[in-house]
This record gives sequence, C-alpha cells and structure tokens, in this order.
Amino acid sequence: MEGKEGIDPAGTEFNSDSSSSWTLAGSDSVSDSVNYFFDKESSILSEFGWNILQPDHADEFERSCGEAGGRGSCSGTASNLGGSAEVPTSNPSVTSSSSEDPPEKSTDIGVKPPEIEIPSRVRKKGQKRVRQARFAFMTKSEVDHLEDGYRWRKYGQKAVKNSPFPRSYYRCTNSKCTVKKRVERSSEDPTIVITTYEGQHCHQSVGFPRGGFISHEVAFARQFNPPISQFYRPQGIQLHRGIPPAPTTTVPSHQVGESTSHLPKDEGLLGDIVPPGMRSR
DNA sequence: CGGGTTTGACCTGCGC
DNA sequence: GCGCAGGTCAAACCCG
Repeated sequence: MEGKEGIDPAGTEFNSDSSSSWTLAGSDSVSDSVNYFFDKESSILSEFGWNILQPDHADEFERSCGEAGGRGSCSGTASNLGGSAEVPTSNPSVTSSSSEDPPEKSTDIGVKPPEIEIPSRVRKKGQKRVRQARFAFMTKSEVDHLEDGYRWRKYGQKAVKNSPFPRSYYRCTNSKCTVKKRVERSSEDPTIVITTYEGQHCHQSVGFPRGGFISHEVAFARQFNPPISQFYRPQGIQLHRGIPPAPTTTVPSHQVGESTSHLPKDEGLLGDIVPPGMRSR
C-alpha cells in the first residue's frame, strides 16, 4: 500500500513505490548481518543480508564471479547496495522476473552457485559455515511441505526446542543447486507452516504445482532471486543494508491454495531468524 | 533398482 | 571447558 519503508542500520530510510508494505522488523542480533522484513499484507517474513564469507571463500567466489563475467558484477552491485540502501526493485533480476520467470537461466548460468557451504567433514579448521540469504514464509496449511515448483530431498529432521513439532530439512534435488529449505510448524499455531529458504536456485523449476496456480511462496521466491553476487560483500564481512524484497502482488490471495495468516508469536524456526525483540505481533 | 525418507550419530557454534 | 541445540551426514529402509 504505502510502499516499502524501513531504516537500515546506518539510519538510512528507504522507500519504494511498491504496493506492498514492508516494515523493518528487526535485525540479527548475533551476526548483525541481516535484517528482517515483514509484509503485513502477505504475511511474509523475510530476512535479507549479505553472505558472510571467510576471506578464502571471498577470493574464491570473486574469482568465479569474475570468470562468469558480465551478469551480476559481484563487487559493483554489492557496493551499490551497501552504499545507498537501494531497494531491490531497482535490481534488474528482480524486476524482470515475473512469476513466470525462472530464477536463473538454467543452462548458461553466468554465476554458478558458490560452494560456500563446505561439508563439515571436508571443511578446514577455522572455516566457518556460511549462511546464504534466507527468507521465510508463514503459510496456513495442513500440508507441511508445500509445493513450490522445485523438487526437494529431505535430508534431516530434528526436534526443535520449545516446539512439539519437528523441523524438516530439505535440499534441492538438483546436484548443482545449493538451495535448502527448512519446514516447521508454528508451536503457537499448528495450522501455520513456516518455510525458510536459504540460497538461490541456479536452475529452472520443474513446473507449476497443482494445476497452475502458485502460492505466495512461489511468487515470492521467484521474485526474490537476485544474483548471488548481490549478496556477496567483497570484504567478507557482515555488514548489511536493508534490502526489502520485491512485492508479492502477483499472487492474489484468493488464488493461493493455502491462505496466509498474520504473524503469530512464535519460537522455533522463527525464533531462529527473528530476534526475540520483534516477535511481539 | 533408483530415488526418496527415516533416524541415530556426529559436527559445529554459542552461551555460560 | 562444558553442555546444549541446531544442522548435517549416511546407512538402513521404503516405495514405485
């Protein structure tokens, strides 16, 4: 409605003319590398920030970006975002992607997904696990694992503290794709499924789920697909500037199979990405 | 038989 | 340093 608004850590306000109302909901108290945005209309809670890369990987990734050439312009985009708190609507890859568009061109990917998630048993000592940009959805649904157009393989399930519901871990079945997602039910409202995506698909989705309509998750996931490089900060450090996501107006709520709900107080997965201080809605 | 799920063990980060 | 909780691995199992 009023357009996105928020304040980045440096105090810079940002606005856009989008039809969504994103509000800065908080920031990561631990790494301070991400901010959280909540869309009151779509009830989508989003987390935006820079990847935190160890210097080794930063170099490595910078190289791969350089080789990729052209699209994305790793450091350039990063500095742009970092310097002026631009909203992602100015990001070509976001604005150009309608709900029909795949996150990336599948075959000739300019930027291959950086292998920043080092397997724990291969990871060298001192190299930290790196988190990619994440965004979360709260969806009212009886089904835990919502169709989003991609194929996922479950690789783990864990009981979550303070929640009677386990958290499931999924990985994209595409071997070249590093995207993961976590699915968990809200302990406050069992009808609400909280899905958190981490990373970005480097390939096309396998198709639309359930007869052609797409959910908020799909629409949002497809709109929020800036090149990975844009979440890369060359110096490898945590910084962060508020980057509100593209609006989700492409999906009228009546088209959504599972209606979204308002943000409840929550623990568990939300507790993971949402600082306690902002969970008062 | 291939692909997906389950589940216990293991690893890692973090707070105390 | 220790314990806890989250995250991941991988063998066993299931299913089409």
